[in-house]
Amino acid sequence: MTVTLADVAARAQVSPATVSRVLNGNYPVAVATRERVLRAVDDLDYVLNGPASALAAATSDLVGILVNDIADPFFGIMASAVQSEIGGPGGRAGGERMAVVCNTGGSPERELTYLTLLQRQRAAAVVLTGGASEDPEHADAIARKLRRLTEAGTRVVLCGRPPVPDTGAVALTFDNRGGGRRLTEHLLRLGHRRIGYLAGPEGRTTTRHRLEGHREALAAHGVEDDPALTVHSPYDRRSGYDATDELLRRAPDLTAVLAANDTVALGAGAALRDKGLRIPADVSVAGFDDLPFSIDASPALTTVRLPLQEAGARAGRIAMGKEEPPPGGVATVHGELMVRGSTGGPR
Amino acid sequence: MTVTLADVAARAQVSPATVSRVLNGNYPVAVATRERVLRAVDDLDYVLNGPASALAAATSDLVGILVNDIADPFFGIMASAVQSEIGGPGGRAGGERMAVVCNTGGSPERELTYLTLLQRQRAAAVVLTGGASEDPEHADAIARKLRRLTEAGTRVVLCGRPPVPDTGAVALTFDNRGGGRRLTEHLLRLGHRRIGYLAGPEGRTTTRHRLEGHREALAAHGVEDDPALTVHSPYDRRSGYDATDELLRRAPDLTAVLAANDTVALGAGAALRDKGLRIPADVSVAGFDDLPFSIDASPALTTVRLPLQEAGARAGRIAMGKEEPPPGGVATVHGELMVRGSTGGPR
DNA sequence: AGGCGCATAGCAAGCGCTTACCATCCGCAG
DNA sequence: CTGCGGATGGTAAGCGCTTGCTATGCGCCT
Repeated sequence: MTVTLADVAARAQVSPATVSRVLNGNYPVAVATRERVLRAVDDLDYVLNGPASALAAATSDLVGILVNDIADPFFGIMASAVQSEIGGPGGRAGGERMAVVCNTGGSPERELTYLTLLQRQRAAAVVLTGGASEDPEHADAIARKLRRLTEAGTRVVLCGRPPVPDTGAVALTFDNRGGGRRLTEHLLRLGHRRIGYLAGPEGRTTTRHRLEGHREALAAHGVEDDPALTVHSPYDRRSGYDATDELLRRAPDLTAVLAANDTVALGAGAALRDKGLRIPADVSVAGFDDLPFSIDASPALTTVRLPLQEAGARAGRIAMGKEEPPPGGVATVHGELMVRGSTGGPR
Repeated sequence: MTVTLADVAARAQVSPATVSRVLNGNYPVAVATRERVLRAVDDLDYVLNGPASALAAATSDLVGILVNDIADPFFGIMASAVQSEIGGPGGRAGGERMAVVCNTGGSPERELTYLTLLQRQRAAAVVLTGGASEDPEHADAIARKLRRLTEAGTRVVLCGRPPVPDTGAVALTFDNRGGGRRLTEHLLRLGHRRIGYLAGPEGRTTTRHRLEGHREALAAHGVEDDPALTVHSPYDRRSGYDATDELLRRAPDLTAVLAANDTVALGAGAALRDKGLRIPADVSVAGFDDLPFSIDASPALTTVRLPLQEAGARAGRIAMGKEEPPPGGVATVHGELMVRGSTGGPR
């Protein structure tokens, strides 16, 4: 039924060992023999049996990339960058490394399950992107799992997520707090005092850090932090729209809306416009991440640019062992404030 | 070093066979025994060896999803939908199905390599999303590969891509031609006669079909199809921007710009604005796909909405054998014209 | 001419798991 | 009290490939 190494060997009149060797190219094989084997492979349409090979060799060339939401360009951009460094098919000729992205949907259970699956496959490396859940139980489970992975020789890199101590995982953390602070400072400097904040889902590191940055800035400027001005909602456009309605209901006097992410900011902008409010004349709006579409919003979105591409690429290189991990296994990636048309002085 | 089935068996005082059976749960095992085994698994932190298991069982639960550009929400949305139907971790309790997305970058070679990799892993199913290359040689190679996959029992589903006859692959095709036609008709009805067309990269089915629809509409209305009005460029914002500059240089008298995709349309909009042209007062702009951000553009983008989510979900269900393939193995998915603020009558 | 060493190729022992088939053990019918 | 069938558990034969070690053949040195 299916063609095996032995079949190829028979047709090429050599031993299975020889076929294996020409296929892996890590052992001298005479040119004539090699060609005979290659021809046989071709004639028979032979395809290596991955599991058998991985079992015998006790290694695999799988690299897993975990993302919270694959439909969100924030993750797509990082995943793409990681993957471009993995090489993947097309990288080096023989480098049959396979980078696979796994969509956790932000669920810690799924994250854990995917890690186990990757562990089962004896993955060569795993890159976890984006913020993490803060549920202590899950955080613990994840930490344990990461430790086991690194112990088994799997390289683990966190990209855009806080370090997890004592796991051997390398972390490229985003300076979410600093970005949040700078964004709020920008609005404060423009004269805003009543700033609505769309904070993202609760219980996630990204949400908390950006919010903390926001509050730091408020405190530093002696502005009261009215709890009514903060609304939590998922990281998508629709939720941003709804949350903005809520915000407007609670505090009709706000002069600015800060969103924890560009997608949410877009939803906020739509909600404001639908209420007849002009941006930034009536209300300023700002986001976070600087996704590609943000510059095309109306008006262009003020936001914090995160070098997703660069960070992802670096994570990929570290995962491949092509680059030294940062000293201490932790590096912080900073964002840059991009002031554009969506923010201005309060009315 | 690593814990194996045998270790667990020893600790639970049963045979390896029994352990395997409780793990796979497809054979009666006394409750007491099962619990003893599970405890041992837990105590030892045992993780099944995927390759070994796949080899012995001669099956795998891998499902591959091929996308052209993972950073593009067009693909992200489909991939996410496919994956939600696969179940993935978290689907059913025991359903350790792993959906992996593979980023081909639009390169036929990579596409082929990923298919081979998936074939190596004896994937349970493969979903190919988005348009395909039209290079006859590659098309042939892909067709051959798909045939071999289906012959080996791998379910193959094409989502948003034309059918490939005689391969056993099920196709959910997008009506790109019809969408292109309706979009152009919309502009023609508004009175436009000089319509620039940003066509996407050459040699791809999506590009060609949308362009053909555009030309059909022009022909049907007796409007001359000036070659200078069509520019090819990659499917990204930057390219859309540049191509629009080129278009404006070639035909300063155009009154509308039609883009083969929303992302490109956004770039076009930016280019027009930077030239001081107002949308739609001076130039109308339209896109294709209706990605989530399109409604937030300035002004909101007229476009053709493709039910990416629904199509992806259906593809996933078919791939899982949860839904009957359409009769003949081919179904056409239609788009819906969404008229919004970015199009209006010519100046 | 004899021997040595290198370049190749083959042998065979697993890698860790699944599963067909067989062995037990027990309860209960006869 | 014997025998039989169902419920469990064990035995062992692979699954297809990799790789350490061994065997072979040949050119060339002394």
